[in-house]
Parts: sequence; C-alpha cells; structure tokens
Amino acid sequence: MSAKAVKTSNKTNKEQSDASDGPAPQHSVVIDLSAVIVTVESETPFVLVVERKDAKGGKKSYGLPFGPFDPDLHRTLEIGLRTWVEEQTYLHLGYVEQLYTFGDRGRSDIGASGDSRIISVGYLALTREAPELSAPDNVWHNWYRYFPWEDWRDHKPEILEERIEPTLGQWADEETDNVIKQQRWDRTRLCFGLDGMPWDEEKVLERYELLYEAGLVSEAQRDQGLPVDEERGLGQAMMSDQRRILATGMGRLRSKLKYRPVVFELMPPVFTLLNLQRTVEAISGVHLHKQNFRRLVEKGGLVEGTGKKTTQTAGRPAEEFRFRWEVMRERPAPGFRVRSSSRS
Amino acid sequence: MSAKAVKTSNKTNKEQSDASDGPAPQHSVVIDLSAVIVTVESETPFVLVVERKDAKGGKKSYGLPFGPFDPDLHRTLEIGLRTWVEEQTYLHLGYVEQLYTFGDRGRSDIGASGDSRIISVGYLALTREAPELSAPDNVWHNWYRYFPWEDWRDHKPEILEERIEPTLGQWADEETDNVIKQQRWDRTRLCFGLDGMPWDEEKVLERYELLYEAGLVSEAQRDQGLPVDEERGLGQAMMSDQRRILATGMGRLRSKLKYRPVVFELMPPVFTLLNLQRTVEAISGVHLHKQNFRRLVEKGGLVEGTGKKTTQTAGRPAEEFRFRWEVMRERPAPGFRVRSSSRS
DNA sequence: TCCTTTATACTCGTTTTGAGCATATATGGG
DNA sequence: CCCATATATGCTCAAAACGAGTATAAAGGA
Repeated sequence: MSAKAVKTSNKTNKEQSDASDGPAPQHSVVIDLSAVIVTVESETPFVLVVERKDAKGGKKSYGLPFGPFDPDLHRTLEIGLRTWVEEQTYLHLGYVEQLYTFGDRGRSDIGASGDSRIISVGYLALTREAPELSAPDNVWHNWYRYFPWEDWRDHKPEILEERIEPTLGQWADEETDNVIKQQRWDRTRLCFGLDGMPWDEEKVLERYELLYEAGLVSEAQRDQGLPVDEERGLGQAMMSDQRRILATGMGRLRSKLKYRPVVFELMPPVFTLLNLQRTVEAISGVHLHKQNFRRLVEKGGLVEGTGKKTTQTAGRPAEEFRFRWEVMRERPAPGFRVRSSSRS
Repeated sequence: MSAKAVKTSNKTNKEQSDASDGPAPQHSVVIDLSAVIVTVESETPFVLVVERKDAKGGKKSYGLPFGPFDPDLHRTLEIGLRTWVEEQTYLHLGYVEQLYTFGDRGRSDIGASGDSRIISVGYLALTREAPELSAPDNVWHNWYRYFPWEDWRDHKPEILEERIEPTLGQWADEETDNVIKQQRWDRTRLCFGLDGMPWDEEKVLERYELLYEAGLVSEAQRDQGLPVDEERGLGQAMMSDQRRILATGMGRLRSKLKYRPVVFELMPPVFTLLNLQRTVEAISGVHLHKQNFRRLVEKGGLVEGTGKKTTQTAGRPAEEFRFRWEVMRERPAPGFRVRSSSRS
C-alpha cells in the first residue's frame, strides 16, 4: 500500500488514528471476485459451483467459483472477472452484472483467523453453454438445492409448512422483548408470505438472511463456532458466505427479468413461447398464466415468429420465435412484468 | 496481505501467475468508502460535498466525502461507513444502502500514478438534518449543479436542446463505422428521450456515461490527460470518478422511490401532501399530477391524516399527514409508482 | 365582495391485468 | 378412422389501475 494512497484517503479523515505514512499498515485487504454463473437447461436453473475439500472431515463442500482481483492485470473489476472465469471454466459469459460487495467479518470461514480481511465482490453472469462443457473441478447444481423453499412452480414447497414456518414461529415467540418479538413475526410474515401476504419471489436474500438470523441454516452455527448438524440446516450449505451471494444473484435475476430482456441470454437463438415461459418460470420459481404470458411477450414486441413450426412436441406444433433485438432500441425497459398465477 | 489469504484465493486459480506466497505481492489495493449523502430542503435535493484544493491551480474542486475502510475497526463495510460519516459530518444517517463498487483504472485522479489501486465502494445515505448542521469543510450542493440536464420539473432543461443533443448527434455522426454510428444514435435516443422516446428519469448513470464517452464532461478530458476546458464540460465536474458515483446514487434513489417508502427518511414527522409531492418531484426531477399523486398515496395507505391543518400556506389550509409505519408490515413493496405527467 | 391560491372530491375514458373459455392441430391407441 | 390426450393459439370479459381532467371548498388579501 503506498503512502500516497493512504494520505489521499485521509484528506477527509484528519481525526483518524492511522494517519501515519508507514509503508505497511496493520490492516490489509484482499479483493476476491465471486461469480454466480447461471444457465438454464431442461427447465432447471443451474449454478456453477466448485468442489472443495472440507478442512476437517473429508466431506464434500461446494462454493461459488472465485478468484483474486489483480489490479496490475485488469483495468476494471468486470474485466478481471470475465478473464479468470473464461480462463478457468472455458465458458463464454454473455450478460455480466455486479451484484454487491460483501465484507462481513465472521461470515467467512476462509482467512478468518488470518490477518487479512477478504472483501468479495459478487457478480452475476449468464451463459447459454451446455452444462457438459465446463472444466473438471466445476459442477452445475440445480440452484434449488441450496434454496429448496424457493421453487413454487408445482406447489408450495412442503419444507415451508413442515419445517420453516413452525421453526421461525418458535424463534419469534421465544423472544421475550415484545417489540422484537413483533418485528420477528412481521419479517417472517412478509418474507415467507404468511397470513395471506403474497409470496414475493424476489425476496430471496431477505429470506435467507432471516433463516440465518434464526439459526436455521448451518452457516449460522458454523460462523458462531457451534457444532454443525448437517440434517437440521435448511438447504445445502456453502463455504464462506457464498450462499448469501447466490441468494443475491437469484433475487437480482428474478427482479431483472421484469424490466430487461435478460432471459434471452439463456435461450437458444430460436425457441417456442412455451420454452421461453418455462425458462422464466425456472428462474422466478413461480407458475405463470400461459395465455397472458403470450400476450405480454407478443404485445411487448419482444419476439418475432420465424414462420417455422416445431415437430418434437406432443400436441399441436408451436411456432418458433426469435428475440427481436430492435426492441432494445424502441422501448426504454422491455421485460416480463410477470406476476405469478394460481394454476393454469 | 497475508500468505494465507493469497493461497486461499488461489485455490481456484491454479494457472494464475502470482501464486507465489511472497509476503508482499506487487499489487495492492486500498478500499475507500464514498458516500452520496442526500437531504431535501426547500424543494431542492442537496448532496454533501467536500472542498478540495486542486493539485495544479488553486481552483476550487469538490468531491464526495470518502474515507478508508479499516478492517480492524469495523465488522462490516456499512458500519465503517456510518462510523466515519457520523464522526466527521456530525450528521445522523437514516437509510443507508450500498450502491456499487468502482475500481476502474484511469478514471481516478488520485493515486493514479501510485502503485496502489483504489477501489471505491459507493453508498447512498439519506438524512433529514438541516443543511446548516454539518462540519466546516462540508458543503451542501444542489445536486442539479452536477447534472443540470436532470431537472425537468418546470420544463425540459435548455441545455439539452442547446448543447447536449446537437453535440451528441455530431459525436454519433462523426463515427465512420456505420454499425457503431447506429449504436451511438440509439443510445443517445434512448438515454435522452429523442424522437418521441420517453424521458426515463432513472437513467442518470447511463446518461452520464454516454456524455463521458462522447467527451462532453470534463472528467473525460482529464482522464485522457488532455487539457480541461472548464466552459465546455457539461455540469460541474468532480474529482476522481465521483460524479459517476453521484449519478449512480441519484438513479438508485429515483428508482427506489417507486417501491420502497424511502422518501419519508427525508420528510419531517408531519407534512402536507404537497410537501411530500414536492420532495418526490425534487428527487425524481419530474413534475407529477397532483390529484393522482394524492390518490396513489392515500389509496396505498402510505400516510394517515393527523386531523390538524396547516396555517402557513397561501390558499386553503391543508391537512397534515404522517407516515403510516404499519404499511411496511402490510404490503410487500410500498412506494410511489410515479409516472411523470405533462403539466398540472 | 371578488380575486387569487391551494386543497380536495369526483368523473371519465383508456389501458392493463387476471382469469378463463373455445377452438385448432398435433400424437398415439384402438 | 375415431378418440383421448396434449399442446397451441385466439378471444372474451370484468376488475383494477392510470392519465387527464372538472368541480367545489376554504383560506387570505385587495
């Protein structure tokens, strides 16, 4: 760290204690770039994870791919990310978007005891590549493996009524302070759509954070140094606070779907409207009304028919469509303002 | 930087060149936290800026307040930010939200020649404090001083037709590659609402980036090492790439307004509906239809009347309202889905 | 009193949305 | 060939939301 940089930073920090221009300040920071790389295949949203040997047992543990940011090599953070992802995963990334910068002490099991603080800049990336094409260490996982309560496509996931709702209720009730108790109930109701509140598929992160606070995901025990009971933790855990980054990515993608035509980054060049709908549903985790979806997509000018028909399907052949790139030049915020429907 | 952290980061980077566990890697990184601190007073959105002596001339130069993140002192980035802001500005921050992490080489005039790369994590913070209360170095500036083309409340800003539109058109036309020329025109039309495209008040960052690319803001000349003509640059410049951070903050706040009740962080405990509307208008920079705004706010359950009436105003006294906190517990995303109207 | 100013109630046509019905066209089994 | 089944696609219909007003109320000042 240069003296110049420290000095500059302290221009507005006259009272700050560490204004000494010593060459190596006691605190140091490492920047990691973490990637939520998503693809959709057979109506399933996949996220790329890397297997890592657990420090203690030989248990399999998974985490998001990440790599250090090297300021000497890369002009921007995004370039750094794209470079190492494409080098290591052999994937071509289409859409890339910065998610959030995470730097909580105590929510990381790597470097936690070292003298260096790790700051993770999370990125969301979309790719159309087939799951087979990736490098050996990499695995594609259905993202609902980490968030089983987020898939409402067929029905409300049983885990909610069987485990999440009762345990969260208990957690709220065991609080003695009535104000906090009320807040816990309110958050639970709002996040998980209790008492007639609607299920908001975008609140992936809020739900995960609530479960973390209530100690229902095993990262919570791990971060407190408590013994981890694999069976009790909801969903599969990830190393460090990477499940939080994944939750952020899922929520962001679900939200972005509605006002930007990002789904097409996940679609083949030609597709049927049902293909498209299934992809949107896979990501958003809710079921959509077919006819209204079609109306939205066609009236919004997002696609154009190719004139050709599919043959493979069981029923009447569907027309094949392609994305209308021109829509990006015509409308300010084209997307699917999807709202989940009861049943078809 | 510890060897351990480097090693951990390289688990997924076997091919990476700097896998040596040397104690001090050649590249180092400093994290700065920059704050876009906003308040609204007399129908004007103010942002807190700090005066800094320019390196060359004695010219006054302004930038956002920022300070280093000290990983030893603070558990999270947000805590770090809140701490130094409250220490140095004597302001109480209400709402705080992370914006984006900026780390482009060459868009910073500080530390650019040093051997340390500065990564800025931008934050948006809202406060209700009166502009007078801040510390000596700090100044509140109308944010439209930096973005004069963003204030459409009274009329379309003249700067658009007089300078921005013609110069952007020229910039697009002087491109010889027809594909790129088309893209430049498309972006211009979309960002600035040409040819009947609507003005989207949320695209603050996109517009700034376009002006930067076209060389119409003086940061663009500065970053290329060209002489800076104060008169030609649009809006007032800021040091480093802080006007970009401000643009991000403005856009984010304008967008957030629509689905979260954040305006109330900027309002006194009791206010009239016109007060509220003027505050929303000040931020979003567009004029709203009074009766429809009222309908939205009241039907949405965002406020409740106190029964008392104002006296100060010219015309008929207005009822005073307060924010209904309960709405946060009732609805998933309460806010103002405002759409600008022609004229009242 | 009348004029100006702001507040507030109400209307009205249009668009958007949610939900469903009806019909068309394929497949595979008898 | 006819039928059950599956998917595709066209169309309706009522409710809600939206955009743009008009009309009336209640204050102060000339």
